[in-house]
Amino acid sequence: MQKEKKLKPSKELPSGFVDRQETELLIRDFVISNIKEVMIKYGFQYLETPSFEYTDSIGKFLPDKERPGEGVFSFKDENKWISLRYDLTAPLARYVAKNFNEIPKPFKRYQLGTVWRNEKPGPGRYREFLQFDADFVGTNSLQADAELCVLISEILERCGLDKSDYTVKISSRKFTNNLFKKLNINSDEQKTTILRALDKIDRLGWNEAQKLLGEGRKDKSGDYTKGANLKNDEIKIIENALKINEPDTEDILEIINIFKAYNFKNYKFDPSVVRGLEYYTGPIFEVNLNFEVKNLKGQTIQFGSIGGGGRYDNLVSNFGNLDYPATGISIGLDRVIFALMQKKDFKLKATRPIMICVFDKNNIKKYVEILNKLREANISSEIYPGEGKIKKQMERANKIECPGVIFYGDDEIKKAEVKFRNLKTGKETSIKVENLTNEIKRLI
RNA sequence: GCACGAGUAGCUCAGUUGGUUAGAGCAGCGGUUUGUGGAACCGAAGGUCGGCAGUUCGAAUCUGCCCUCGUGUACCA
Repeated sequence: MQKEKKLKPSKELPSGFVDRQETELLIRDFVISNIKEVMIKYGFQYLETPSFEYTDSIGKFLPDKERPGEGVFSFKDENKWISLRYDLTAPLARYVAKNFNEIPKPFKRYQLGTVWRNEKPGPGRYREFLQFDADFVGTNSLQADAELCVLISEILERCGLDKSDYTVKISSRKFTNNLFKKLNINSDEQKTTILRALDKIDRLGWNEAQKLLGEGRKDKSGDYTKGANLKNDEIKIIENALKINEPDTEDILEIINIFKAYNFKNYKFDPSVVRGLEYYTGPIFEVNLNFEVKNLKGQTIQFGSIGGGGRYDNLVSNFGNLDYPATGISIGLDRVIFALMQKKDFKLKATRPIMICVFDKNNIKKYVEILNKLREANISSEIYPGEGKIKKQMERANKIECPGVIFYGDDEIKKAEVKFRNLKTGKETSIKVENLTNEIKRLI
């Protein structure tokens, strides 16, 4: 008889997906609670939309392909393609269009949620991650744009970052549009290539980035990227345009003016900020960290921005509601958390239970009596989930860092008292059952 | 997608120019201690050496292809 091959299920995770452990989750909870407090303070409504949307509602993906929309997770549901959302902005536009008559105008909402992207994972970049979005819908006022920058700063600082740790960069589509006019560039393809090159100045430096404006660039791995084929004098014009310290577009000037009213200073005008080419129409923002971020192996990695946004005046009108302007900002919470864990020594400790040792499983009733007293007093507690040697039980309690254990064996039961051992100090105290909770609270 | 690097026990890694039954530390399990953790000691267990094919008398080691992970780069709503 043939030996059957054991087909063990894989214990590996799909590429780009990760388990998240308690230390990270505690920081996440902390960040989220800060976000909620700030958003309430700034007067935003809380919204949640589903993970799935009809594919054509959240993107321009064509359903005639085998699998629509490279980059998103999609499947066919009763002959209609649906996709896991890849951001929170597209669902917002859909929500606004759908509930157009009911929502207050302008509409301010914030949303926290997981988003999915079917693309190659990178450092600090997964295929499933948590995003936070705050948007103003239905207003042209640049006060909204300005306030988004102010609010994001307040959130980051509440989470423990200093002003020197991050910068909010601002720019405007209008700046690059003016530049294109000046250079007499009309080809969309060329515009896109130029914008992408500008976007890389930060990371590559001007010398490398300008190769992308010209013929092209070979990176250190040997990969070649075609450039925008601008002439040297045209590149020079761009170089000079980028050098200006003072913004020359009205929208940015106005935003900066509003910043002054808010006494907000931690911004920088940076015309090389580009962001999403598809839909931003006016001012754009990007939040960057000013410190190095390392991966688990201790290597410094290209971390990129932790968030950004801008004005997208066409998104809602795509659904047929005409002329509905919007502006928003989003941050990648996992990235913020990853960076925060390196920057700050968080003292967020998980709560661990007091553990009642099991001497004899026939005494379960006795143990539960003690357990109930503790739990009624809202003291985290448990009965050792199993049976076996006390040594084993102690080892586990030690490993999960219980504050203490309770011994309630035959001797103690007879005397109507428990023996409490503080696991940090090793000190043991006998406590009358009737004084149990007060004494325990005192001893931990 | 392209490039470079890496895959050996649950984890971190060693493994000489190809040579018998592939090692260590930690973790886990059992014991020294049948009611007391963190330490020590003893013992047993744990591996298709990422996969497939090839070269060879012989492959963890050499070659090819594939997979996965990491980093860079491209794309990024």
